[in-house]
Amino acid sequence: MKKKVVLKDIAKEVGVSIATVSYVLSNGKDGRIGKEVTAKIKKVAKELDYQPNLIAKSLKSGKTNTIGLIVTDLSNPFYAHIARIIEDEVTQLGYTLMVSSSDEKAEKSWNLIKFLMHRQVDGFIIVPTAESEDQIEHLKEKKIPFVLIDRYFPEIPSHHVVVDNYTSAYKVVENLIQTGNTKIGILTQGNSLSHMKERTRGAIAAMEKHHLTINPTWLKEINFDSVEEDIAKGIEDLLTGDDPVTAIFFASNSLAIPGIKKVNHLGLKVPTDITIASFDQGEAFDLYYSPITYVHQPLSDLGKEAVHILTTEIASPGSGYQQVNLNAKMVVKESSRKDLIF
Amino acid sequence: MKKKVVLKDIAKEVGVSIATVSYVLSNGKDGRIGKEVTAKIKKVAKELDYQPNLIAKSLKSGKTNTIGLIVTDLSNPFYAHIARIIEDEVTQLGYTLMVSSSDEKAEKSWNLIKFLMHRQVDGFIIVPTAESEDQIEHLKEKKIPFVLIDRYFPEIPSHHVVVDNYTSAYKVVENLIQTGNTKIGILTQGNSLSHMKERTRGAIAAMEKHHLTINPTWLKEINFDSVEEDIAKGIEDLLTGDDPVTAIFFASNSLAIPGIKKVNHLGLKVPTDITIASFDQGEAFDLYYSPITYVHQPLSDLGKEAVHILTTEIASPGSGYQQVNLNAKMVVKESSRKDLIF
DNA sequence: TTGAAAGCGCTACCAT
DNA sequence: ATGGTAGCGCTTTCAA
Repeated sequence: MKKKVVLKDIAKEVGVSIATVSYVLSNGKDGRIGKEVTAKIKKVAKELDYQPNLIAKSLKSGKTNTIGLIVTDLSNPFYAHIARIIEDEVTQLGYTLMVSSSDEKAEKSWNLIKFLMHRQVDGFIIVPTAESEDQIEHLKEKKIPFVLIDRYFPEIPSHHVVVDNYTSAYKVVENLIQTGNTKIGILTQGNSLSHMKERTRGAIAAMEKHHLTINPTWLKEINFDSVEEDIAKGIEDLLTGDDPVTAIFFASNSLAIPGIKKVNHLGLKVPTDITIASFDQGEAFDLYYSPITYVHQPLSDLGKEAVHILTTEIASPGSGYQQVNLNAKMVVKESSRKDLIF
Repeated sequence: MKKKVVLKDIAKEVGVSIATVSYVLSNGKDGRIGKEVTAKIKKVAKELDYQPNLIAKSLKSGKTNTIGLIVTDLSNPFYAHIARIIEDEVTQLGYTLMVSSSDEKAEKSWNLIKFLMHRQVDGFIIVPTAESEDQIEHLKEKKIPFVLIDRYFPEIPSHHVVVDNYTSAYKVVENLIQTGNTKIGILTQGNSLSHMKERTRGAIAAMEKHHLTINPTWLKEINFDSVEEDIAKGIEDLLTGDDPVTAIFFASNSLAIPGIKKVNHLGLKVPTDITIASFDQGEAFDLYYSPITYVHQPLSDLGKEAVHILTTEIASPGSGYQQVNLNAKMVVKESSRKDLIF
């Protein structure tokens, strides 16, 4: 196993000092070092196939050019998509991405944050979990640059990039109402988090605006740890209770997919038997026999904004918090068009 | 901005040497250092909220405890899922994952590999792109541990973990035949790669085995850069040509999703008008009105095996190549059951 | 134009 | 039981 080629090897080979080699190889602009020496160093570096050790450079500079991304679950297409966009952005800026999943668990999230801090990442992009306020505060104390996405903590000033959950939910539910529904079930998850609070608030506001009486049993909070069961039970409840609903609003894609599956199993036809709408996009939505009406989040803008804010913060820390609220687009398809039935 | 706490700070505070502090804090087993000193060092470390600098440790040890994962596209649910599994595995082993997407481009892949090598990753897990043989050879030359997944290069001995593409494709197509199809279209992509070669070979073998004449126009290779268009055109061709097919086998999920969309657009009913089967799982498959028959790849085993092989190689290099062939499971649903129609 | 040397934070060998 | 010191690979200041 031949050893790795380092600056010293080149220096020895060329017959100059390590400092000179370093200067030539890293400092783009030639000129300080003689033409011949410069050429020779570059030639030998290539011959020896010199590969710079970025770890050493990082130790010296205190910057690793890596950024940590913490999502709740990389296998969720929604977050995978965001991760991909962020990956492209940071790669273009010369950074490397370290990706991890917190599974909506504060403890996991905390471990990941500590671990990545020890690895000296230059900054974080985080989808915060419930009960992780202290972690965010900790990052602030330590002056580690970070940007929250998807959700944030209103009481903790920080950079964040989210979509206008309230308005989007409002619009979707209003759409449901306008197509003839007066009883609407709402499935949510992780209600202590800002995004869900807003979606719920928006949905309810739409119903109130249209003078609908809201039966509290129409609101179903799904537990992260028992999604399938909770959803199955929740939907059965909604449809067979004393006051059955005619429509269901899924507050996220991870609710909608198993939810629709359940609707299928019950043998219900969409939108005839039940009207459906969801937050988030998903490849399954379009393929469904009755394409699903959904809120399309601008993931590309979200990812790019987050990276932009983060890298700006890294470059010049402490110049005020950027708090971005992106508009989402409602895509109305057949699943919510009860009005189409004749 | 208060400086980061380093060993020296603790040493000064406690009144001992840096070496002692290092020893106490990193070497789990106490005993060599006095009880009191040990206790005091630990106490001060906690008070000062000491965070070890893993970069420095890496420089010293030559190990970074990071592994690089290169997939073709992290936003593809299939690869996202694999990434998630690998993430969990390596995290458990104390490693951090750096994830990147090559977009099936050898050049991108090469840049990523170089970049991650400079970052001194301890090893790679790679979904190799076409024309990237030299990159693999390069890793071998440099003695960087790596494991190929999903595909590999038969002519280059290396660790790899793949599924039995030939047999799986054979079985699915045979299923299509057994349910009454004699003319079957096959959509593939990236045919120079081992996995696609095998799938194509398997599909054709099944047809030959059943004495079907294969019309070469039934084989459509889809270009990575024009998936939508190629698929739309390919499917129209298959269905409206001189010798129209009654079934289509999609050799991957990224072919099936847009393919099924096209079938929908054409207003064709599955499985009445056209019978369908696909490689790879996808959440859309189950939700489809006529659930799709597919080859379920054991992603969990695949990811775990890859990590296991890689970490073993890192720990003790050069002890023979592990080449794993996993069995995939055929899941027969309604989309391929032409026999169900009456 | 070039190089010596210090130092980034940590570990580990060898003394004491 | 403790600590001095060298060194991982690189950059950068200051001198020559």
